[in-house]
Amino acid sequence: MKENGPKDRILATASRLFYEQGYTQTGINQILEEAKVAKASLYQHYGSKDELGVAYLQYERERWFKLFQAYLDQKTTPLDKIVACFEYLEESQPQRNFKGCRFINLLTELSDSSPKMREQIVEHKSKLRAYFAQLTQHYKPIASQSLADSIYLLFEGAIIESKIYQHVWPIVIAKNAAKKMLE
Amino acid sequence: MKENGPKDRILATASRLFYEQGYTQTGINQILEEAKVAKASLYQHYGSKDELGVAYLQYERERWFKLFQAYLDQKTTPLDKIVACFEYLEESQPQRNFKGCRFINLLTELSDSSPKMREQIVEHKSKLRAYFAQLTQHYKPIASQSLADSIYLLFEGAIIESKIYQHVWPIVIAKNAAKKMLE
DNA sequence: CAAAATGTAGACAGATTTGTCTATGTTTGC
DNA sequence: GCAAACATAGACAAATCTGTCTACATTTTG
Repeated sequence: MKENGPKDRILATASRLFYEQGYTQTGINQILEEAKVAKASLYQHYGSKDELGVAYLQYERERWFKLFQAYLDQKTTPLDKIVACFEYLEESQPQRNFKGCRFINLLTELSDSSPKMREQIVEHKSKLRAYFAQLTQHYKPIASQSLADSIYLLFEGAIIESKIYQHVWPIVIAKNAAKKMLE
Repeated sequence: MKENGPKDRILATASRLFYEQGYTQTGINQILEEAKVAKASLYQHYGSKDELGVAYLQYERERWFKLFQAYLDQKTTPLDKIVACFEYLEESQPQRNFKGCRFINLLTELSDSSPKMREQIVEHKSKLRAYFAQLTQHYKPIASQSLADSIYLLFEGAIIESKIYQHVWPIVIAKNAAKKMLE
């Protein structure tokens, strides 16, 4: 993200704070201070905190898949790509202090409010699930949907549990379990 | 929980609301109104909202394992017991409107604050992990720790994903994946 | 019975929060 | 070069929130 105008500075700052501190724990005023932007500018570009949340999710969805695919593109074989999904977590989660998945974090924080944000999150995860199906299909064309979903579940479980234990072991376990499933 | 004195009514009401609405989204005053208890009573028995949160977690930890083990006790063979873990989710999650795991929900809400509550949650999950190790060991004495952990990860992933999709399919997928791992 | 403990009801302080509004300054495009 | 659009700074409203405190009622206990 190029930090040009106030609009981008707001999104970049909100994105960082929403992940580090949580959405509800982050106040509008803190975003304004750290982004060095006036309050009117925020409500000019994004109408409310909720809409800023939606913009945040849209931005991060795109960013997430870009980074993820870029990492996978380093690998050539389909099997290596699937394994690399977990290696991506092994690298990224410690860097992020095991804060887990921003999308799941937000979903949990919201409980029932904000259907727009919920929609973004469910769409994102649906897309990830489909991506695992595609990767698995590419490795083994006759593979079942349930095999891909099992790996997807291990992937998601690994993120959550590495957050709980503040450690990579769940990711390593999940990686090896996925490998075995694909044998 | 017997709903006798104010102390118990507070905990019972808080427990329900913390799960349904979330911890931060539930105000002290709402608990007092619904429990029909005066504010002074709450601060008499529990010193603060944070300590009420800790009491809530302690109470629910015990309750969770009791219900879980009672369900598993219906099964006789070790394999049936492991499969029943997932069947328990198939029954409980739809009943709870797919609100997911209260412990993980709270962990995510808290972000970094309240180390006491975090401790309760991590202890609870560690105990669950150990329980899966025990079940797996009982089924196959030479089984590795990583097999048990893999099933644990599927279990945890299933809870989260059934919350995202508001559906049981992740639980069914996880159950079948676990079965296959144990073959 | 009387005293101590416990519970009720709710006002209040103090700190937050989101969102609006006024007033002023700075770019930018025609 | 001037007007329109954009940005700043921050006061303010209105609605939270947790926690304290006063005043009174009820229950328990010696």
